[in-house]
Amino acid sequence: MARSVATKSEAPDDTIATRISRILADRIVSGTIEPGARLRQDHIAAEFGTSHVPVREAFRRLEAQGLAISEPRRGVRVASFTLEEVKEVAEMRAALEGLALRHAAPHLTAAILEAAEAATKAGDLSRDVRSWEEANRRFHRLILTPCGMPRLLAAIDDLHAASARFLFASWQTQWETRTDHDHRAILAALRQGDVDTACALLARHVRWIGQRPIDGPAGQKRKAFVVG
Amino acid sequence: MARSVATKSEAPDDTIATRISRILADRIVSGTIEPGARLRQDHIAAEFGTSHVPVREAFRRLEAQGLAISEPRRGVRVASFTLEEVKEVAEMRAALEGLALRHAAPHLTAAILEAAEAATKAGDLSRDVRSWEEANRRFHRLILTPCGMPRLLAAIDDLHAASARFLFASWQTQWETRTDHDHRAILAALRQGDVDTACALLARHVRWIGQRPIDGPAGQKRKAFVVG
DNA sequence: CCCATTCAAATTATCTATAATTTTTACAGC
DNA sequence: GCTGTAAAAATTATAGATAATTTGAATGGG
Repeated sequence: MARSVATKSEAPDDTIATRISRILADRIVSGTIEPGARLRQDHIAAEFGTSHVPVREAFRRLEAQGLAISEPRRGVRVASFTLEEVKEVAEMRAALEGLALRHAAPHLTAAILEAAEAATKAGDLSRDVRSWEEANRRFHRLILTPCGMPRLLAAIDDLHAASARFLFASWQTQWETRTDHDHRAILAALRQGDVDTACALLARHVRWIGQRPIDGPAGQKRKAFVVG
Repeated sequence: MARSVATKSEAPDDTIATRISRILADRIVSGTIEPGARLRQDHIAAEFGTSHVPVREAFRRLEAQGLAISEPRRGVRVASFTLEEVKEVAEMRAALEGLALRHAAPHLTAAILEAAEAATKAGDLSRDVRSWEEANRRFHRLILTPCGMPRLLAAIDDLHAASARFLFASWQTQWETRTDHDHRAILAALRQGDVDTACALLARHVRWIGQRPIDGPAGQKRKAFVVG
């Protein structure tokens, strides 16, 4: 009743700690802060014009997300990732997104599939990695959210963030087309009500991450990752 | 080199915040603190003889584990769980433990399976819920740890904690025998190298949680949960 | 008698300050 | 010239203090 009619713009859970956590997460995912870099509470606190107490709380969040690693009295560092870990995240995503899709399928509407199709198109049109990643994430979120399992969706979101790190770290244009193709195949299966095929496609699509260090045309085996 | 030979007892990551987090998690899981109960930072700080700063950091951890819920300026409460959430956790466990077992299977040794068998036996012999839960967890951990996927194992651990809440909340002796039977079947499959069957058994075993509100003999449909 | 409003107590979120630990730097010895 | 030790600087972790919000209670009106 006494709640103000128009909530100020978009600050749902407003606390300095969460705000810092989100911004730092974005920087880590986008690669603005390098893996292994130290996160010094005082410096970050100074940058945000706060004390280090909320910064430390933000660190705990990042730690739980797997984006930072805290050693007891030695400080917090940006989590570094090996190919092993990329694969691990991919496997987890495959398992959980498959589960989510299976539960979401009965609740998928034509409108949702349409929106997912639109997200795929947006991915095609995007020229920079960032907007492509956004569109890709939108696609996955659209078809999975209807499962109505908040904990599962939160876990998937964290894994997406981990995946996005690799995406930003090494971008290859070909992924775009590959992902695009996979997305359309998934949508086609869903439209036909073939949930099993859709789940299998989604799982393979996601698992594709990091599975193939790209063998360039001239044997240039660049360390490259793929993110669906 | 300069590392002391015998690390003082067992304090690997020693910080007040993590210690408080662990203790609070234990209380929440065991049901010592009721779902929905408010966690007041000052009171907890006083109890542990600390300031509330580390307490707040512990809260962030609990939040990430899904054991507590924090509303911005209104405090932290113990997360309450509905049957829906029980099922959700069960499904997630089924998916992730299946994945873990698939990757662990190639590295399973006779010794490990022996130890798992022993854990099952220990479960049989335990008279109180607490020690039974401990044995059960040991079983799962033994056969899954060899997968060597730390992030996956951490996720599973958190889900185990969530499951354990329901276990402690409503204990039925019959679960014991059911779980016991499932565990042995899984071990038998693993011994025969039949990974697919083992994974399927494990998934069904885990998914069993919360799936059947027990129809008591006299139609006494007690709200009851099952935890494997 | 019930409901809304106002004031007080409690509680949260943050800041400033202090103690303890670690990393860095400088220096002496080999 | 390199290695190991010791003091200095930086940084982390916690405590104590303050401002702001929320919860609860008491009071007055319908």
